[in-house]
Amino acid sequence: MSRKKVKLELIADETARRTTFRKRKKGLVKKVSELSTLCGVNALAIVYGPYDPNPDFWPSSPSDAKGVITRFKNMSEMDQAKKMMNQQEFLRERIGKFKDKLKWQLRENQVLETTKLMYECLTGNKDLQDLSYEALGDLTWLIEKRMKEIQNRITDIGMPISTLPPLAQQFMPMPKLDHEKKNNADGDNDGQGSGRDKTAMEVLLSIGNQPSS
Amino acid sequence: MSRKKVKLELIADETARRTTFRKRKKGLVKKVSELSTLCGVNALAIVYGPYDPNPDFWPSSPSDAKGVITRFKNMSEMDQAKKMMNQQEFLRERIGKFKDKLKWQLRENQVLETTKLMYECLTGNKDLQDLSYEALGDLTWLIEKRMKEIQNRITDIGMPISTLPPLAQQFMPMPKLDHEKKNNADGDNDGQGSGRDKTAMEVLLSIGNQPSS
DNA sequence: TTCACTATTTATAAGCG
DNA sequence: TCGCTTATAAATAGTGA
Repeated sequence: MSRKKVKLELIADETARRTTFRKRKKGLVKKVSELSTLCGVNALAIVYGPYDPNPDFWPSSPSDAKGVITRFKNMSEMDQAKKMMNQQEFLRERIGKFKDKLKWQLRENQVLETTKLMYECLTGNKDLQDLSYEALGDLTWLIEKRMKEIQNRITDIGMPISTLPPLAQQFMPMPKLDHEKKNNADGDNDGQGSGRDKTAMEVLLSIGNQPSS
Repeated sequence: MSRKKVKLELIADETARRTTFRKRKKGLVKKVSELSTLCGVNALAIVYGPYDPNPDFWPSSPSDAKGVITRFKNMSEMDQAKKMMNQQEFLRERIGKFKDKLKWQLRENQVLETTKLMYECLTGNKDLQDLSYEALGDLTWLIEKRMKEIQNRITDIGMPISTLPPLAQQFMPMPKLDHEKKNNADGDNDGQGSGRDKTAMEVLLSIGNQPSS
């Protein structure tokens, strides 16, 4: 994008690729922060990778984080709005098709996942050095608990959130879901997985905006 | 950023804010796609919000998605590498502080969350129209299952992944975790949550790059 | 609201140290 | 590998249809 127009394809030269990655990563984070500020949206950006040993974060300042966290804690109040939209979608679905419903549910799910991500990253990243030792301990515990939950989901056992300590529960205001259940079918198999390169998720950006006025 | 330099603050005018959001959202998704292509990174971008009824996605084409998915399916092979790094981190932690450990665990957790997000969004969004009716049914079932899992995590009951149908399990290659457990303290309470504006996560970007050559 | 159209501001590919 | 600098490509604020 400067002396040359750059073709949209994998950059062959390893070094150049790394450099580009570093530069663009930075640019992306900046964009996220701007979008968040300008449009008053909840935003979170985490960018880490094997390329760059040190992750880039946003918000990168406690003051930036404050607004995001504050808004975030009020998320539960948003449930009604979500429900309403949910029902609207359900009506539309009557006219439409499966597709619409799936999309909506995915979106709902993504909202939840993002909720978790945000809380995890914000609590874990930013104010870490500002927390008291007790809080830090709780955080550690919380995080490990969450890890175990995931592990358990894998190995078969559920981990009740109610077992979390007070602070942890406060940090985990997981919005409730409530849409109707529907049916389904059974197992088809597409088997599309050979082995080429080992891959890791290295960059993660998460942005959320608020309904605004 | 054109006729005027734009101050980095919340855009007062609601309409202008929406417009800016829409434009910048688009730009952000484009940046993500470019980063993915140029640097050969796994990338996922989901941008949705109350502003814009319809989410923006990337990859937006099955061909784009293919590479990402393929790479993604090999993630389990990455576990060893992750473990190694994990241990490295653990060594550093001996010298360092709690902080480092928490960061690492958060990162691990983020990788997992991203895994799920990716699979959910990719499967749910792109090839939706290309799936057979059976597969579509499975997808529906899978998604609802996942929703229930989350619900259950909230209400106290765990949802075993092993109960998922074949296709679902294949789509859920949740990498295993394994880091040491640690201790900690109990409940402090910071109580910082009043109610101002109702907020929702509306945009979500997720990018992952591969170790590369 | 949503495009389309610039005038400008930004982001960056290449070079250089 | 980084950090800068510079020329050029891209993104986008303001505006009008």
